[in-house]
Amino acid sequence: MQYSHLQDLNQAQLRAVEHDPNIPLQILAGPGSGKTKVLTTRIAHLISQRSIEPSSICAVTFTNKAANEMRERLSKLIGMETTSLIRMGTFHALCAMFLRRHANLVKLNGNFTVCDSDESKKIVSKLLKAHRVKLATKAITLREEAVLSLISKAKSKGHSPDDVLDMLEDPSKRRKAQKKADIGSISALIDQTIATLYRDYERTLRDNNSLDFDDLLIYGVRLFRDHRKVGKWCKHILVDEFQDTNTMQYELMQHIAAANRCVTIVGDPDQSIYGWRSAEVENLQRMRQDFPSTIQILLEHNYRSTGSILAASVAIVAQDKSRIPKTLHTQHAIGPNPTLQAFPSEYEEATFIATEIKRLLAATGDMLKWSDFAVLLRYNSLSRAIESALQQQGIPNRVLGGHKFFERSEVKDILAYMQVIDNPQFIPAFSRAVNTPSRGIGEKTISEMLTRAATLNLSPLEVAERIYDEQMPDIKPPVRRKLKSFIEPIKNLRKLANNGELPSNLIRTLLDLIHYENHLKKTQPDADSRWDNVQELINFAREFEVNESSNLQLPESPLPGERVAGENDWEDHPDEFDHNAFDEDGIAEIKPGANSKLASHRDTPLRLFLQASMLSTDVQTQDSRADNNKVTITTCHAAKGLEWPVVFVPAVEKGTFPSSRAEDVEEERRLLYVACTRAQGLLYLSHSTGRMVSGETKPQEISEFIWVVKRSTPGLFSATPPNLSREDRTLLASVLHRDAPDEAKVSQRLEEHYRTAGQTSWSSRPGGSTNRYRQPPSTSNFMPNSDAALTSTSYQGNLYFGSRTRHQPHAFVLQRRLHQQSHINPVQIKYTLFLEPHCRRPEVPSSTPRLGKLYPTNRTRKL
DNA sequence: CAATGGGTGGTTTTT
DNA sequence: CCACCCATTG
Repeated sequence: MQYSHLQDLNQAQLRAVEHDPNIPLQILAGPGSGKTKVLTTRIAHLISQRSIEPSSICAVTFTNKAANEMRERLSKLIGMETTSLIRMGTFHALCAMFLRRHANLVKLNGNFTVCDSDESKKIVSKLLKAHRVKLATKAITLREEAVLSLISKAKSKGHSPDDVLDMLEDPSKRRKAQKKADIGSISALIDQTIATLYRDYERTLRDNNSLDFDDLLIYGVRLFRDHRKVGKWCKHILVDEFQDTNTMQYELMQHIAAANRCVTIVGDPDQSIYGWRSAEVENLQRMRQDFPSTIQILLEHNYRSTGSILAASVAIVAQDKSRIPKTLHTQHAIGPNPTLQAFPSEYEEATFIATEIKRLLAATGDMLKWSDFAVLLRYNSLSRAIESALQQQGIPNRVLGGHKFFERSEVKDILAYMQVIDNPQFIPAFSRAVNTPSRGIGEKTISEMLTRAATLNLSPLEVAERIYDEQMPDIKPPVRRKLKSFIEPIKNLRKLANNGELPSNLIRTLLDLIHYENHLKKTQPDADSRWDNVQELINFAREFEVNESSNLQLPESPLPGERVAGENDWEDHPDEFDHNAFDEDGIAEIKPGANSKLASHRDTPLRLFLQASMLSTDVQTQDSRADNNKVTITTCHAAKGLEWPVVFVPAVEKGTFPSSRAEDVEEERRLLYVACTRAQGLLYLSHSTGRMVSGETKPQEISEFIWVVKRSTPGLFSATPPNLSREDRTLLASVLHRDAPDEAKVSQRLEEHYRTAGQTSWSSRPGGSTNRYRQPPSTSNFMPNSDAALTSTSYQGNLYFGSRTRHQPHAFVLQRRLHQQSHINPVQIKYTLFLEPHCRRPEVPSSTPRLGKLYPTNRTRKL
């Protein structure tokens, strides 16, 4: 490795990079201490100085995004080709790819489908119905999410359904708290029910040839634990965000590292924010026990933030009494204090953020751009007011997270077809696809098919096919003919898929065969944007194909879904292979020779694509690729590991920070710490004294996290935004490693800003009351005036102000939706008006009908 | 039996 | 603004 890469490391970082690979290493890295840099440089070091094969290195990240970033950074250090050999990804993705390859070793089928939480929820919901009556008599209602979360917790700890049931039956094994509860009491009934649900849920998943996220880890542990060969390739494993690993992930690390026990982990207990997902900070301690020679290196030098941001952040987290005190230094100057402001409502708060962003652009003479700003929220639904305000002021923005791309119904429709083709046993996909678009196959018919499938031990798809092929009697209300438009496309696509057709082409063919675009137009008001999403899915597939196929040409490629160690190992050392490990169910005959053939059958591009789809959370849209100069709105959780020059954290209020549902208050405090430490140059905390909570404006108090700090150390925050003096600008530039802005430009932009502010920003108009936005003078507003454009034919229609979907962010444009239902009387027209409080005077395209009057509302209102 | 529309209630955080 | 439940209609 070139000297230059090591040159700009500090001493601690350098020690971490060059640390003896054979001695387990814990790097405890505070925020902004360059941990990713250390991790990547260490990997480069291992390869170039310690002669470790890239393909023997396993790098585990917490999210796909982090994996991609690491891949990018490494590419710059050691080149794309070498980088692509490293086995990199999330624990889930790594498990998934090894499980595909070695499915038979843990009695799975290679074509298992990864079940997402939506489908899990539906499964639980179905199972829950059987218990509902019994529970209702005791006035208990169990919500699916609650059940699922308990199941997930059990699974993350490695408790099987039997373990849980045993614990219930044998009171001596119970925890004390549970012991107190009388047997037969309500809580015992709940426990019993949940244990049963857990068992049935697992059974259902297996019947569906499916694994949920937790299963990927559980089966991964089994695979690596019971079949040492599978992990033999690993000479060094590096784990990022170690403080957020759960028990299963810890064990995975152990078993993958088993052969050489060469481990590097990076973590920061102060940033552990995933306890609710069964992450255990204790894993840091546990590692030191399990790997007794572990060395700790502390990275305490923060390169990211100004002194005042760091001081405020540390003051927040230091309130945690159980925290192990740690130091963090910064080389940067103090800089302007973080701002702490109160607003009367979320709208003023949001409006302030929007105008402040504009002001900062001006005040820095455009040294800052839109993408330098982030708004970090405790939860996604807080984004509405922010999005709305940014839209209002024409600030480009993007919401990260939120409802995920892959959870959108149009995307799920397409994926369901793909899943059915790949894994006909996966019932959720079958049930969805079989009647999309509507074929007149309803609930009853589907459940009849499912029952037949269960009793005959066939996949539901086979049942449908047999009915269609007349190999099986039809169902009472004849359904055979209706199945034609389902079975024919499936047969077609299946053939293509088995011949290794590219997923993108499969999707295109599918869209054609089932006339999906038509279906959207007929059924969805926002068909255009939904169709865009479908196109985006094709783009995702294309991108995937390009990346994947280039990797496939490499003999030992590491990317998710890629052919990995197992196969080559078997061929290299066939005698070493443990044949007993195979299960008894007939697949046992697989020999190294036969395997490659089978493998080629297994790893259809479709399957790899589906796996990637299920494991990736978000997708880069065409839009964001073309123009990513946008303000980021996202959750504090999703912001982990990222940084921005300017960060806003709104809603720092009781009930939000900490969340009223949070179990662990200290974790919430750390979450706020994580959010604050994302900021490089400027940090704005704000709270509102009133906030709309489920339709009702409720008074809000400032978060105790801040209140306590503010009281004990008053000087940490400033009550007004920084005026951004020349000195501030220079500091900002130095923190960001940018050139200081041109002074003439600053004054020119500022002048321009204040000249136009009054016009563009209606919030700054004088004389408004708090609720002026929610009760606008009705005369100055609009409402559809039906007739003009709408008279001619007969239809039902909806009019929307601002379909505020993330993938089509053109809010406040009037959209018209027409239902062609010619039998309906022409005069019968219905409108729905979605009007956000911010939407005062929407731009109405001239092509749409003129509007009469508006009924003041802050909610949906029908006319 | 299926489709559709209307009404309603409810949202932490994520692989 | 979704997902879900219900009533009505085809």
